[in-house]
Amino acid sequence: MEYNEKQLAIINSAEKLFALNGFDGASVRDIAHEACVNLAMISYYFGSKEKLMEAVFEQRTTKIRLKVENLIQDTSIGNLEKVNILIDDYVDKFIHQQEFHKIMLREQLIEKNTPIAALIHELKKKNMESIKKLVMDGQKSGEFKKNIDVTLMMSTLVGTVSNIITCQSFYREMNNLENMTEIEFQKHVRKKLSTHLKNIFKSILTNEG
Amino acid sequence: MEYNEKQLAIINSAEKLFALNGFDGASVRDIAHEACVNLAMISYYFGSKEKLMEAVFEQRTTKIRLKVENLIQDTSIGNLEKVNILIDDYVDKFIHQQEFHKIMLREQLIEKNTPIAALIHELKKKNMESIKKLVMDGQKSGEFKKNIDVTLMMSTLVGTVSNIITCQSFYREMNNLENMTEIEFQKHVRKKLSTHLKNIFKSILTNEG
DNA sequence: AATAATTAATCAAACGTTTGTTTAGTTTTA
DNA sequence: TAAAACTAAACAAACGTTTGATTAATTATT
Repeated sequence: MEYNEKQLAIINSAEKLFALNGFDGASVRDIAHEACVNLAMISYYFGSKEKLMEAVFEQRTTKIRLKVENLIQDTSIGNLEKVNILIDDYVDKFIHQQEFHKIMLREQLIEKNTPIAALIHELKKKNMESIKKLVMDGQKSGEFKKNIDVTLMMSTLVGTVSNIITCQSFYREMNNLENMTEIEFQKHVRKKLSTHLKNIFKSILTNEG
Repeated sequence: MEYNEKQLAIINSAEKLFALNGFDGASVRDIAHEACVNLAMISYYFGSKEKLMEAVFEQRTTKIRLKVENLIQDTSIGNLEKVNILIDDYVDKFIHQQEFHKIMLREQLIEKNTPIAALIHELKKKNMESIKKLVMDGQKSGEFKKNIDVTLMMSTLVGTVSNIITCQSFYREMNNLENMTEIEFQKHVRKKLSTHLKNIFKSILTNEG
C-alpha cells in the first residue's frame, strides 16, 4: 500500500498513541490532533479506527520479518554464529521499533481472533519455523546438542528483550543510568542484551565447558 | 481491607475483564453483569472504576510478594538452591494468577505515574533488592561468579515466563499440545519452565563445567 | 489556452452510542 | 426505625462515525 504524507502522519501518530494508551485508550480525536489533521480524515482515509490499526500493522510488519531465510542459506557462517546474528537482529528491531512492539505485546494479551491477531500469529509462526530449521541444521552438524525446546528458547529471547524495553526506566533506575541520554542508553542496552542473550543461547544450544 | 461476598465478586470479575480487554476496554457495565450485581454497586462500594482497579491490585499484591525475605535467612539451604526455589515460586505465582499478571503487563506499558504504576514499581523494587542481596551472598560464599547483572537476569526470568503465559495457545500449537486439558498443560509448562530457567540461571550464576 | 465538469481533499458540525457516575427512591437488615 | 444495601432511571461527557458544504486539484471539452 502507498500512503501520502498525511496518511503517514496519521499512521505514525496512531502508532505512538496506541503504544502509549492502548487501542481503546487512544481516541481518534487525539490521534487526529497529534497528526495535525482534521478528525474526519481518519475515516476518510482509513474507513475506521480498527482499519487504521490494521494499516499501522501492515505498514510495520513488512519490515519486521527477521532475515532468517537468507541467513540459513549462507554456508560460510557457522550455525552458532547465525544464531548470534539473529539475536542482534532481533534486539535491534525491538529497540528501534519500540512503539510498534508495545502495540504487539498489548495485542497479544487479547485472546480474540481479530485480523491483527492473525497477522501476529502468522509472523511468529514463520519466524519459529525458520529458527527450528536453523537449530536442526546445527544439530545435524554436531554444533548443537539434542533435545532443544526451540519454543522455550525463543520465549527467553523475546521475553527478555520485551521486558527490558517495557521496563526501561526501571532498568535505568536499578543500574543508576538515569543521566544517560536516550541514545547512549539504547547503545548500552543493546550491548548488554546482546552479550547476555548470546551467553544464554550458547549454554542452551552447545555443550561448551 | 475486608470485602464482602459481593465486593469480591466485583473484584474477581474486574480482574478477569481488565485482563482480557484492558482497563478502557472493559466497561463497568460488563463488569457488573459478569459479577451479577447492579451497575451502581461498583460506584457504591469502590467509588470509581479507577478505584476498583486499585482494589484489584491491593487484593492481589498482598499475596504476590516473593518469599525472598524469609528464604534469605535460612542458613540450611545453599544459595543456588535458594535461587531454584525462587524460580519455582515465581513460575507458580505467574501460572496461578495469570489474569492479574496480564493486567500488570498491560499496566507497565503505560508510562504514566498512576497510583497503580507506583504500586508495581514498589513491588518490583523490593523484590529486586532482595534478589540482589541473595546474589551477593552467593558471591561472598564463592558459589556464584562475579560481575552478574541481576536486572538483566531477572528480566530473563520475568520475560520468559510472561511470554510463555501470554502466548500459551501459540506454545500449545508449536508443540502439538492442543489436546491437553488446561490442568495437564499447566503442569507441563510449569515443569518445562522450571528446568529451562534453572539451567539458564545456573549458567549465568556459576562456573559450572 | 480557456473554460467547464469532475474528482479529491478538507472542514466544522452534528449524529447516535456508549461511557462512568449520580440521583432519588425502594427494599432489606439489624 | 434508622442505617445499609440495592435498584432503575437519568446524567453529562466522550466516543467513533457521518454529513453536507467548501475548497483545491485534475481531467475533459471547446
